Amino acid sequence: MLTQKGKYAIKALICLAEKKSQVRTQDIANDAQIPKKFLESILLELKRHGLVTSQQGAAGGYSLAKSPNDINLADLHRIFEGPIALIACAADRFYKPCQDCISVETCKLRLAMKQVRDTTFHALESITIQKIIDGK
Amino acid sequence: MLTQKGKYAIKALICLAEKKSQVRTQDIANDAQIPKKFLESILLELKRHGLVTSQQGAAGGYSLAKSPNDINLADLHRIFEGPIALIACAADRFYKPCQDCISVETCKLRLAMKQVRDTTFHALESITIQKIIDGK
DNA sequence: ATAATATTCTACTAATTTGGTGGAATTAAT
DNA sequence: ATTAATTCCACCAAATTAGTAGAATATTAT
Repeated sequence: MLTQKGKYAIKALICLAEKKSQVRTQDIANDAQIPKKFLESILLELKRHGLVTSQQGAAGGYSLAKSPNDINLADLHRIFEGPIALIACAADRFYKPCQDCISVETCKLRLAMKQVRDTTFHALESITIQKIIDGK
Repeated sequence: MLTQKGKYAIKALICLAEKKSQVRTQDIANDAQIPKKFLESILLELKRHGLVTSQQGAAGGYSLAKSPNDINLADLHRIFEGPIALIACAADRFYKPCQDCISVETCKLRLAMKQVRDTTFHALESITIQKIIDGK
């Protein structure tokens, strides 16, 4: 399951994509029903990852840094939820050998988990913010 | 990502499937490198869900209650990790309407998430304990 | 019977993660 | 200079995770 943070991030991006102009945090918060302070930290994280840009000061706000066609759920999952794989040794970007699997034997699990990861990854990658808005 | 509990459950089931006889908790713990006390609670949960049977007392232990061909990762995911869907309103067995999505508008998200769920579900369902052991 | 050994049950705990909040500092427009 | 916005930093309560401890119960072997 997604964390609230991850879910809020998607909703915030949908909101930003729908209004095409710059939007204030407060307006996104109202629109998408997200606690403002919490949303701030989410937008900051989206900015750090280059998905949105911001302008400070009065008349400031956030806007998308890329086309909603170029923001997909796989990227968002990695930012807010971590690895797409179910175990670390089956991950691509977050790969880590598992310390509790001593034998190669046991890591037949890895093979199976890699399949799940690949399938889930493609499903997530194929869904963009724009597709969500369009109802596909 | 899987919890340790979920990962241990899979490893314990693999262990039980490999030795075809009844196995003591202690032996599974040694084999699969799982803290014994923690493993106990996992086996109990597997028993409650009808995946293993147990015999008490001396010469007791656990054994599989079904063929390793009939235990798949989707079932295990639901037992130890909860819903397969990324948001509750896109789940099948764990369905819950989301309270923070007021408009149907916003629940275009649900449509997208349902696709991801279905894809992931089929990937998980297709993988059984036996397939993991056989390396597919 | 009783000792030994195994599962079962109840309860507790430390560490981490999640879902926030508060407030000060900074930046920019009027 | 004032106002209104983002940014930054630090904190916090509740929930979850990953176990542990110990007693109770069931079964076998002696």
